[in-house]
Amino acid sequence: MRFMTSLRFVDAVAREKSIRKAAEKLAITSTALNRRILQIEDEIGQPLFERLASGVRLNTAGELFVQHIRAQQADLARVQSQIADLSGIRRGHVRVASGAETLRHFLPDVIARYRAEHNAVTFDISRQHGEAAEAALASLETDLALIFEPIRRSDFQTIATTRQAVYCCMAETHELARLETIRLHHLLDIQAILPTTQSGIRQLLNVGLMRRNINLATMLETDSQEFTQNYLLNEQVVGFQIPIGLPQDMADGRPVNGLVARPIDSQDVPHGTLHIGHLRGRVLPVAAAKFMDLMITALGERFPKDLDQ
Amino acid sequence: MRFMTSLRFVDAVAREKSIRKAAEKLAITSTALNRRILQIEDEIGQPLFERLASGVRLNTAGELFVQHIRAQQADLARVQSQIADLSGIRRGHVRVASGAETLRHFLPDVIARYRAEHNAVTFDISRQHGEAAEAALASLETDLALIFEPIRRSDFQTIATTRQAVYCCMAETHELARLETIRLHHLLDIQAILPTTQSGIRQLLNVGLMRRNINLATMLETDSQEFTQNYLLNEQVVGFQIPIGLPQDMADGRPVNGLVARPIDSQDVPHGTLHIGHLRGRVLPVAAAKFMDLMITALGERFPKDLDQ
DNA sequence: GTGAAGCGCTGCGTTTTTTGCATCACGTGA
DNA sequence: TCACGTGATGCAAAAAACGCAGCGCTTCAC
Repeated sequence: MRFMTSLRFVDAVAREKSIRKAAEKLAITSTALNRRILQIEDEIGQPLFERLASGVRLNTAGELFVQHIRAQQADLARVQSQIADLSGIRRGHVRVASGAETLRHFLPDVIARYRAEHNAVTFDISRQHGEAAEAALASLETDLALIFEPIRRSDFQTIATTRQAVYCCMAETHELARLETIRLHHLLDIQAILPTTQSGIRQLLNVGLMRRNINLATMLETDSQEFTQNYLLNEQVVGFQIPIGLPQDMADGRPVNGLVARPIDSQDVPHGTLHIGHLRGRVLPVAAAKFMDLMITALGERFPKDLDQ
Repeated sequence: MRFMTSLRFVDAVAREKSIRKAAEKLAITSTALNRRILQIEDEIGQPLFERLASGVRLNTAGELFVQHIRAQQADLARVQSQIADLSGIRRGHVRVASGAETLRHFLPDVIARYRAEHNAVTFDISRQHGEAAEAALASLETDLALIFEPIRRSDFQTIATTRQAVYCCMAETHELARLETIRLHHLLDIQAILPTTQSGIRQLLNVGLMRRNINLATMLETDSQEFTQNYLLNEQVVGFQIPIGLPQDMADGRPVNGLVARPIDSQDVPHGTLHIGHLRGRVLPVAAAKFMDLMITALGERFPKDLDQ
């Protein structure tokens, strides 16, 4: 897109905070890039960047302008997607930001299913906890977000939600595995792996733990689901997860690969809400909109009772 | 704005429906313009125009793309306005579409008041009846609209309204001038000048006339307020107007330049609503937003009881 | 205190892109 | 049928963008 070059360049310089560094990334010389920036500043009528000894930084005008550029790029992507769609090509690119919960089973399944029909569509999946995901939506770095508790910004538009209980995961040989439902007092003196504090699961757990004044024997804190799952096989500790992050069988109470999951009583730890949504007021590219539809369908199949649209 | 040139060119061709005509307006040769169009179509990956023997016409993809271009231009204007605003220059351009009612006194007064503070702000005032004004908002050809009855499109966002009774205007020597309030039956066999059918005033009048089955002796139909006002001095006929289209004194019942205005009883002709608003979801340029604020303030001063925000 | 390194900026010759002229092929309407 | 107006194209000139070398400046390490 030739008519976007200058704007892309400004965006790149804003990101790199340096003309020379941005020039390198863009595969041109710093002098050419410098002159493009100067020219645009001239056309705007005032500087967009502050010049520091260490590089450049956006000033207020620049912030406004770069925001415009990003919005423009996002809208162009939408238009291209729509144009491709009406010629039947079904090309496109979808960017999703999500917490770790959905990355293991849900998103891979849904994307595979989507690409089975539209294999010219490509994806960016960025793992980000709720607050960062919302910021990524706002700066148009992503199209869709899946956020498990809580929603902080009013410019997040929820399209569908599903309620999720918090589950304990453990080896099937663990002493708690024989229980159908876990109460928090069962966890007294039990070794546990906790998600990090940004995680929605952790925040729900905190609600219960604070209320009942229970201290877990937290042996480890991690934001890695893979680590947790694998570690549970090695030691008699419990981890925490929500159903969407578990294989269907495991969520149904059956053991999978030596692990089992048991729900925590909702009197102790409240259910949380998984939100699927996008930036309020944004018109999504066709591919992203259709992918969101499919996600909601898949959620409805998996959690028929708990889906709200 | 060099980086907008190609897009402006596409927009121009779309408007002119001819490359050669557009080239003339843009003061370049048709061959240069033609090649820019071809290049953009190449970058998009498919044609935006149908080639006819008589010129070109947007195809579906082109419609989408031109819509994007216009949105982009409008957003750029907004950003420029904001940037100018934060440097204290207060430059800007405001485009208003309005029915004829406000063009005589209200808009001139408000604009004069606005430019007293921000004399670097320029204006485009286009006189358009409601439906056309709403279309102009939607195609981003205008920023603000003042519409007197009715609002047809859901993408019109009303910011403030004021209720307006319909008044009869006439020479102070007219037989009806001695009445304080006009009833429709007074108008039987009275010679009248009516606004055209697109006008909100006309539509309100029709409601009353239909209900009471009264036929006016319509001597003339016009969309020109100036004509009506001037003609009333020459012959014993009545015209119709709403208070915002009258000088304050006249709306208060006092004669001005030999003319008087008398309200029609609201039992006969319902009050109408004057809407001030913009396209839903649009972020207005600073200048336009501030001008709208001032319009609403002015409305509040003039009609303190009837303003809704 | 001093020198090296990194930054944005600028003069100048070169390369790339854009433009304008002349012209073609094609459809339309008198 | 033929003149007219349309968009497209080959080619040379004009214009814009680019890369190189180097300037002035600040920062940071020694």
